[in-house]
Amino acid sequence: MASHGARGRSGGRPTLEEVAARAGVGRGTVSRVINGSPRVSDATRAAVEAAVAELGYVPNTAARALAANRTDAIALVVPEPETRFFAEPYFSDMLKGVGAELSETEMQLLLIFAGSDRERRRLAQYLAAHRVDGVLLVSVHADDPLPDLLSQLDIPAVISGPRSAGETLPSVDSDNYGGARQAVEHLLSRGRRRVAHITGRLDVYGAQRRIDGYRDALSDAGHGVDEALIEQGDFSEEGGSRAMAALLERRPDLDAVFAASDVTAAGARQALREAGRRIPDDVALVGYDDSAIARHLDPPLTSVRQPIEEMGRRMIDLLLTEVADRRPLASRGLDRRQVVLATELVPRSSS
Amino acid sequence: MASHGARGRSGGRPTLEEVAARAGVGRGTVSRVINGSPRVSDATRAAVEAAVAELGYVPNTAARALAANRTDAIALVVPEPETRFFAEPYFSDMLKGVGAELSETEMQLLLIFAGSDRERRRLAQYLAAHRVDGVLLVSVHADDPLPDLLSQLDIPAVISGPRSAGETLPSVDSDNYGGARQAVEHLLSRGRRRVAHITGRLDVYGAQRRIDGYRDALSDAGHGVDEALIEQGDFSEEGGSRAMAALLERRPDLDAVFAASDVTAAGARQALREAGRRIPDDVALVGYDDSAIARHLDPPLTSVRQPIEEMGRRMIDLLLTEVADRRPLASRGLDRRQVVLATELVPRSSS
DNA sequence: ATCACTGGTGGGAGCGCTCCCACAGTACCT
DNA sequence: AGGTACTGTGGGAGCGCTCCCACCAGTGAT
Repeated sequence: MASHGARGRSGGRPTLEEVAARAGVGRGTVSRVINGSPRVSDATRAAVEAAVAELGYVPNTAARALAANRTDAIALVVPEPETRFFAEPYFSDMLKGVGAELSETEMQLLLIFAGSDRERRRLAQYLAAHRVDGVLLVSVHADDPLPDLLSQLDIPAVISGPRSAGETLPSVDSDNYGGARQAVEHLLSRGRRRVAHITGRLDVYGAQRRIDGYRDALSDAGHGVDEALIEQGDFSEEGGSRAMAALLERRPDLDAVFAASDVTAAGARQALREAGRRIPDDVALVGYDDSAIARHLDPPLTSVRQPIEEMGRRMIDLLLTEVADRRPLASRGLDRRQVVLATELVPRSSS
Repeated sequence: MASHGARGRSGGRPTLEEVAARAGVGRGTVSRVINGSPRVSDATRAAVEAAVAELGYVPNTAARALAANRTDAIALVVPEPETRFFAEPYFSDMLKGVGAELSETEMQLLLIFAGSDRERRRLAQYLAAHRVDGVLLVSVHADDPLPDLLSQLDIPAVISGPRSAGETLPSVDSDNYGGARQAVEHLLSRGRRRVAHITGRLDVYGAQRRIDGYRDALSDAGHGVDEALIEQGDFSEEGGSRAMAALLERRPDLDAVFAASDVTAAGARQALREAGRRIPDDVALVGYDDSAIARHLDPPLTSVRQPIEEMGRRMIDLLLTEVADRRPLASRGLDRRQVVLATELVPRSSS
């Protein structure tokens, strides 16, 4: 191609100015073509595009960022150690959705881990420098200072899972309430009557909603809610087995358990085994997340699937809208800033 | 702190100019302090640092990138689909080393997947825009056009694993030759005499080196090399079991197998089982990589560990040297541009 | 005393864009 | 004919830095 010869002539990479000269137009016009402005005649556009191709012109991102005060990059912030990121399919699925949606755009995705204090300080510095146009926040705990920092810096952010019913940040979540209902209704439909619940960490809003769903599913089916059948867990395996042991002690006649996560269910399974209960014969078990662990458990675990990839997609949609809204002369975007996606029960042999 | 008030006064974020005014010095001096130049008196430095702290000044990366023609970012390019990235511990270990080493610097790490054609085209565009100062290339095949593209664009790059003995790019590799020797010598020391080898993909240089190590270990121990004990694999599980089947057919009396990867070994194990051979009683098995699969295989697999995290570290070292070398008035860095790290045999019950 | 230097400093020029104002041209009204 | 309202276009100004040259003291050699 001509690109190399032409590029060589001027020394470095071709600039807007050079493209303009070659196309016989002004700098502003080239800029308009590059940025897809409609206010350019077809003939001019064609001439500019030809010049761009001939010179192998690629816009200088730094110059653009400086002049336009934007970076065309967004960050996916994972406030966890990398280990968890690689261990849990949640993150890779999310990343897949995010990447897919983002590849439609010119935006660049940055993956940032902020598990340690040190990494968090680095991140704060990074955000203060406004090196990204927006932030995707996954797996945020109720007391995390990150969201506040972001709004202080006026950086658009979208959160996966609201921190409370009054969440101010845009968020994308799955229907924790509905998912819990599905799980419990499923167990009831299989003839189970004493359905226990091992909760997640109570400072996670989604865990609260799952409890609500559990309660309402029982009430609406005409069963009372036995508080002694609810035991607190923390999403971990140990928490699950500890909670299960407590439940068995209190209500040895329980015949089903809805655990707030698959990992919790794995812990519960362990405790049930040790107590000599068979799954599902004596006790039916349902988890949440439909992660790899659900499929590989023995017996395979019935679980509530969240559409994580889709959640990633929607988060990007929301974030891009937020980002666009802060740009000059943007029309206000959609007002549905809290998205909730449906869950799906995946029945397996544990129930 | 005073930072917010001060920042609010001028409207946006403070600039170099404002810091200079506040400290009662010139713009150049502030720049020197920010960039750690030694040619600043202690008193001035202190004054500037105070002003920076008071105003909460954070340099504008875009302006810096534009003026200095650098980005302070490097990319880790993974020419594989994301799925493999998450599935293989190789990548997460590498990422850990890279991240650790990079956190000592101001450099930003970008993770870029280039598994599909589409992603590759996007990457090419990205590199053409010189959006990174350097590139880390992992898992590159012999015929990959990426290295050439990079040298064409004059972007520093470091490769993990040379493509041939005459590799021109700086590279960091583990001692494939030595690792293979360790494996074979281990098997010989356990009294095995008919040691087979299932190779990796022959277009991967490291696989070639492992074959060399296998041959030399046998020769040096005074055993001949029986070509019929070498069978080509491709690093995959299917390849492993196919190769194993072929070997068993040809040399039913073999008593040990050195496989070019753990995954290959898993395939070989399957074929051995199906042929009714016990591991390690009838046939000893050694893999390569010491990945998670090695620990979880039944029986646990003896394997050759590569110091992957360390490799990540060293790749960053090399790359940063390369990057620094292209900057004005840099002293030429080290000339050891091909690093080879030692491997370690991890004995388990499969041998 | 004059003449190099040398460590320390100020500030102009310029990096390559975007934004926006000015203006030419055409079209359609009064 | 003059106004008004567009569409399309050129180019100045300016984004916030780095680079580098000019300059100013002090210091020691001549």
